[in-house]
Amino acid sequence: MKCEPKAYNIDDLSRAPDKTTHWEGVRNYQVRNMLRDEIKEGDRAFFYYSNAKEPGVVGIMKIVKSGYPDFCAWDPENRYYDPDSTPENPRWYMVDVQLVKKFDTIVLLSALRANPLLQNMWILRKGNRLSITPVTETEWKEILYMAGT
DNA sequence: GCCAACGTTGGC
DNA sequence: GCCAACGTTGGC
Repeated sequence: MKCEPKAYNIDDLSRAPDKTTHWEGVRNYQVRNMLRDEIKEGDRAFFYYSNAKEPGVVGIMKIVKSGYPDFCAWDPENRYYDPDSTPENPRWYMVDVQLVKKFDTIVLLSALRANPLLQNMWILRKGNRLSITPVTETEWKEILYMAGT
């Protein structure tokens, strides 16, 4: 799950009550569908820094609440406001995530790219712009290994 | 800051 | 339904 560290970083999550936060603001239909239909409570996810000086994986989160309507879309003051989404007919969804572990060191994007075992990883594919992408079990384990955990 | 890649918008 | 124009993402 991508996030720009300038907007919200893993230490912010670490300081959050219960180390838990809403993963709000997804405004892409493909990712919306994942949040609404596929991602389940108990699932694990990597916290990935995008658009950062040093992009890469910085830790592990778990989904503690599966997809429900993104209420930020209903608040005109919110940066993610979307007048076409209503409580009766919500357009956007979010999940709640909890920090499981912050890695001792970031696993850099350049390291992901350099690892042959990860060559087919979704997030590394050319032109990929989805803010949430699937990770296979093999990839998951390899990244844990790279993180030294 | 640049720019490739992709999604969305809106005229026709 | 097509497609040009525009906006966004995100690595570099």
